[in-house]
Amino acid sequence: MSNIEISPESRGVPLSEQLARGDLLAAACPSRDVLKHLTSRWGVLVLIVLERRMHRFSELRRAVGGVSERMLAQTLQHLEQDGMVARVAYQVVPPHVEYSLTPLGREAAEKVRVLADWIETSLPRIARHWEKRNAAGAVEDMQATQPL
Amino acid sequence: MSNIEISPESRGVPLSEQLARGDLLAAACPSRDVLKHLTSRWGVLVLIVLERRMHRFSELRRAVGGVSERMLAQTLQHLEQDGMVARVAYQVVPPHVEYSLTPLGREAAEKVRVLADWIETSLPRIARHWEKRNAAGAVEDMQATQPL
DNA sequence: TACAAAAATGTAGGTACTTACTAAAAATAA
DNA sequence: TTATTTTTAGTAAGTACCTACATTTTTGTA
Repeated sequence: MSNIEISPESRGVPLSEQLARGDLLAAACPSRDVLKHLTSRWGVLVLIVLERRMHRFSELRRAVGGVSERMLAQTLQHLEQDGMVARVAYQVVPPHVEYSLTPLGREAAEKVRVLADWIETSLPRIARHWEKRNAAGAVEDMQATQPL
Repeated sequence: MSNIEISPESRGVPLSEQLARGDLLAAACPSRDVLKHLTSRWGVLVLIVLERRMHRFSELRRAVGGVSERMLAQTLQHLEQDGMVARVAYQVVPPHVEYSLTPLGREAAEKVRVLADWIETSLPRIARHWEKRNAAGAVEDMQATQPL
């Protein structure tokens, strides 16, 4: 928390109002938690799917390939706590719960989707490097030019 | 790998040339690995720091708060294998290794930095939701309007 | 009288991530 | 001679993540 400045005149002001811009390079900054939630294995995919439209829990589970119920529920809780996802549960049996993005979540999802899109379209270029790894071995390192 | 189409006339063509656009929502797509590397706990921060300029190993370690040597080395290896990071080792004692971004890595870093910047500037808005979590409890769920 | 439905929750167990610590190498400074 | 420097590999140990399975609820259906 050493990255957050708290001025003397901020007494009485809610903690949220005091928070300065986060600094991800500082180990103790709370923004690290947000980054963790947004870039988690399933967080990224959930944001992308929810950006398209509202989903029910099991719809979401089908849309995101390979996610377990446990992890999906946990991921959604994190995103909800960060104000990214809105959860609306209808008190009926069987349960009916709808998940959608908040305005905040929509901003985040856009950034995440840009990255995801880039990965998907760049995959061929990236995959080209995977083969090199095996072919390497000989001239791996450069010769020393000057001993620093 | 069911998301990758291989046409009959692609025999003999290197695997990298055959790779179609990735699909992150498919559980078996190799793009999932790239996403994992780029959005890993330290991968994001390394990309952001390297986007500014080339760094030596220990410079990088100091710049990225909280990373251990082990994890930094591992993260750099992953990014190097994906063609994001260029590693130049001078054969001197003590060792001197320089890490920088490839053109591919620079593209990825830009996307990642946009997300990171958004998180840092949005932290106050996000933090506002963290307090709600405790204050909740009463009217958590909506009343059923229609039983589906 | 079972059984299925939807969304979680709880637990046990395994896997993967992380850290801390040790080791290496050769030249230079003390 | 000993300590220091820089980067990385290796190991053991701890922690966190993740999956699989069982459980819950109540209405409607076979």
